[in-house]
Order: sequence, then C-alpha cells, then structure tokens
Amino acid sequence: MTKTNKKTIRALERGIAVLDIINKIGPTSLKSIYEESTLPRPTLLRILHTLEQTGLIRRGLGDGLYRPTFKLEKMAINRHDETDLLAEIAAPTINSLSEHISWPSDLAVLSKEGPFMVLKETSRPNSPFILNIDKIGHKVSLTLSAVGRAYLAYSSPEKINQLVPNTDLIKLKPCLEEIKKQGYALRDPSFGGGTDPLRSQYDDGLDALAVALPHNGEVLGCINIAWLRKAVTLDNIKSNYLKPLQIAAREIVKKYIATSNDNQHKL
Amino acid sequence: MTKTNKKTIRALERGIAVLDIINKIGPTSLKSIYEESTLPRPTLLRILHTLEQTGLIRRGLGDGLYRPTFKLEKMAINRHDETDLLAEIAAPTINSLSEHISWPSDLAVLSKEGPFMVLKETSRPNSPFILNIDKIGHKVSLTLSAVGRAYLAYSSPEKINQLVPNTDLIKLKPCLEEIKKQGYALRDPSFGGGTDPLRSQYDDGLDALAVALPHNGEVLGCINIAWLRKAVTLDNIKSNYLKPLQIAAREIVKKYIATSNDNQHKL
DNA sequence: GATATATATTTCACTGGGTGGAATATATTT
DNA sequence: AAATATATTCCACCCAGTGAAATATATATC
Repeated sequence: MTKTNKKTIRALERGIAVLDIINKIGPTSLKSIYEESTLPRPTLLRILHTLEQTGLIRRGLGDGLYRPTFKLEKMAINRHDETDLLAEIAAPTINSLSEHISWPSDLAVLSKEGPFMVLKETSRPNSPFILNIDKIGHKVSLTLSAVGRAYLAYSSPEKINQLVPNTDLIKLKPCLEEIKKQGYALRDPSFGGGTDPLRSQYDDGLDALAVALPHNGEVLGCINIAWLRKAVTLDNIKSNYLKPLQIAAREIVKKYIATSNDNQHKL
Repeated sequence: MTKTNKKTIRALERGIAVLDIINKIGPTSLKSIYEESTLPRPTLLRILHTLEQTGLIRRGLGDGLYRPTFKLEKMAINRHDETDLLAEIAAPTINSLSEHISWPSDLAVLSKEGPFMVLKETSRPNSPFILNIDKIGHKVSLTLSAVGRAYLAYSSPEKINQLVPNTDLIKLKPCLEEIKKQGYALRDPSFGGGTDPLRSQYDDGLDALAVALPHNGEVLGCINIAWLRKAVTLDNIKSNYLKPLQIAAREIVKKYIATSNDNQHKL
C-alpha cells in the first residue's frame, strides 16, 4: 500500500499532509503542527506560507494561529453525487473481484433522467478478455439487463410501479420473485445488451449475472459479472463466481455504511 | 497580490493548482488538464500520481479519467461554522480598517452557549498601540459592551426577549432605539470591558464604537473600533472614523452575501 | 486489418528548488 | 529584567523535481 513504484512528488505529499493536520486539529500553532508532523520547522513554515498563499489556510489576525479556510468546502462543491461516492467505494472491490475471476465486473445505478440503469464503473479495460467496452454513463435497460432486474427485484413495490408500466409488470413480477428467491439476476434471454430489447437487433455476445446493493430499504446500485456467452456456460460461472460476487456486494455496502457514519460529524 | 516575498514551494503550488482544475472541470483526461495548465505532461503525471496516492483524486476503472474523490468533503467536515466564515471574510477588512485608523478593530458574534458576545477576530496585535489583548473566544457582555448593544439594537424583538431578562429590557429599550437612530453603539458608561458589569471591578481603559452586520433580518455579528479613553475623545473618533467603520461593515456584508451566493451550487 | 493519428507514459541528464541545521529574532512567562 | 518558549531567517548542500525527447499505447481512419 505505502510502496508504490510510480514516481510521486515529496514536496506535494508533505504539503497535503500538513493541510490534513490543520483540518484535523483546527486552529493551531506552528509548534503543534511541528509536533504532529515529522518535518523541520523551516520546511513547515514554507509549506504554511504556500498553503496560505493558495487560500487553503489563513492565519487568525488576533491569535496568529493557522486555520482552515472555506476554500476546501468550495472546491468540494461540484457535480459529485451519492452515486459517485458509491463508484469510488465500489471500484477497488469490483476491480479485485474481476482480477480474481478473470471476467469483468460492472457497477450500474438507476439513472436520474429516466427509467433505465446507467453504467457507473467497470473493470472491463482491466480484463484479460477483450469485450466490447461500454462507456461509463451508458444507458442499460431496466427490465431486460441483469443489473436492471436485480435493481427492480430488491426495490419496493411503489418504486417498481413508478419505473415500469403496468403492462410490462405482469410478465415481470414472477421473474422478480424468482430473483429474490435465488439471490441473483440474469439477463432476459432475448436481450443482447444496451437499451435495445431484442438480441436480433443488437448483441454484445455477453451474458451477465448481477446482484443488488441493498441499503435502508433502497437499492444503491447493482454489480455484475459479464462473460462471453460462447466461451463459458452460465452454470460454470454460477458455481464458481456467484459467491464471490455476493461477497463483493456485501463488502461494498459495508464500506458505504461505514463512510456514511463517518460523515455524521456534519452536525 | 501575486507578488509575495515570503518563500513558497512551487511543487506544492502546482499540485494544488492541478487539484483545483480537476475539481473544477470534473472527470478529465491528462490531455485536458495539460491544456488547462501550463505544465509539461511528465510533471502533470507525477502530480496526478501524487494526488492519487494521497487519495484526493482517483482514476476511473472504466474510463481512466482523473476525478475528484470525496476526501476533500471529508477533510472539510470540521468544527467550522458560519461564524468562522464570517471571521474569514471580515479579517482583511477590519485589518485594513485598523491600519488606516491606527486604532484596532474587533469582530464579535453572538455566542451559541449563552447570552453574550464572543470575540471572533481582532486586529489588536497589529495595532501600533499596545492595548490589552483579549483572546479570540473571549466572552463579552451583551448588554454593556458596544458590540453587544449594536447586536441587540438590530435584532428582532423576539430575539431580544430571548436574550435579555425583562427587568433589564426596560432600561435598555430606549437606548437601543437611540442606537438605531444614530447608526452606532457605545459602551455603557459604567462598563470597563469583559463580562463584568462595573468599571470599578475591571477596567481595560478602553472605549469602543460598534456597528452591526445586518443580513436577512438577522445580525451576523458586529465590528468595532477600540481606543484608549485617556488618549482620545469619543467625538474625535466619531467624526474621523465612524464613516470608515460603517463602510467596512457594508463591505463585509456584501462579501458575505457574494460568498453565500457562490455556494448555491450545493443543490 | 493495416496505417495513421492522438494520447499517455517512460527515460534520463541536468540543475535550481527544496531542504534542514544552526543562528537569530520575537513573544511569553517568571 | 532575566529566562524560557516559540517563531522566523539564513545559507550551503544536494537530491528531488524538472521537462525535452523517445517510446509505448490507445483510438481513429481508410
């Protein structure tokens, strides 16, 4: 973890470490920063001047103490949303899952712009197999894809009604029950990926196995494993990789909860 | 502004500049960062590795783009509150005010722990006159100090009732009217600073002139000028420095509003 | 599917930016 | 006023940081 062969800039690392310290302990003197860090005072002084210059910290007029400014808050205000946090948390897990099982794994969440899933993260570029690579942000069918069905299966009836037209629901209902019972979702047999309904129109040649990420009666998103249909059977995947997939899901939710708890300091 | 004689660390400045860029434009490639910045690509790459290592940015698994993480948000969650923001905004203004008029200037806000004001910032250490230096965080009387009275004068009747016992209010009411009419507040003649009621018990030898920082029907805080009673008369201060004090107050409120508007991006 | 083009990454030799021990200045306490 | 704690400046050393050039890797084009 600490050992990376990639080249990094020590001066930058040190500066950020000092910023961390100040944000952690609040208004503080050079002395206490010196005691918290392992750096000589002149170096600290230069770092502090730089951070002050950048507007990330300021010195109190009255007490001369170094304190965080609101610039961090302002920097943090961006297009980030909860699904970005989920992606950040899930990325290492699905990456190591996919390293372990060789086939790639995706994270998809419900779109905010309509009744479909959106690809939020994927380990596909890291996979040894060259599959078609759906871009992050790509739309995925809610009723036909594995991730979409996993999502619906673990959503409340109200949520489902809100997302799926009644006509489609009748056929879908038993299918969702089945998913809940067996603990995983598959693609609709006619489905070939993307948003199109029929494999005859579009086929990525893949099959997928998905599970939901449930949290507080909602579904945060879903993760899957995808593989080449002609290369390996569903049964093969299921018996070897279903459990790792479910474990990964649990791990992600656990990390997500832990992160949320950290942020209880807010008020 | 850009020219500082104090020594800063270029590598750190550059790193923070890159972090700024990524937080501004969101998920992005090396190329676009290169175009936004003035740095050569290898340098950027080293900076990016360092920021990634530090956890401030991450690369998307699927698209390889550099994106901000939630570490900034987490760092920003600290004991900061709105009065800290006010202090940050007011500090430069009261500092230059006090440089201009030679006498020091303070910022005080209503305490959250009881009916008294709290010293939030002060330019006293920078003043050429050596006055007693109240520490930041020091309690100041609400009904006797100039800042306290300015606060009450511009607060709503409900707020005043909530802060001041009815018995005290009777004497205070006409005084507050007077303050509103003339646009500034003075100490109670018997007051000698601090929280004590009588100058006979404690006297800092100062007198003070204060104005409120009104915003949306509330009072953000108050700023004052303090001077040695035996060195200069109230009339002298009033005729020379009341207007600059009022201008400073308006400037602070204006900056505060501008900052609040910036943060409307929140949702 | 091969070629061309855009983009990302590694290499490496140079050097001035960054470093930190020691001296000095300033603030605070006794 | 002396003693102590804390902050800041000085400066010589040298390796961390730099960036031009070469190479590798993705992506587009025909």
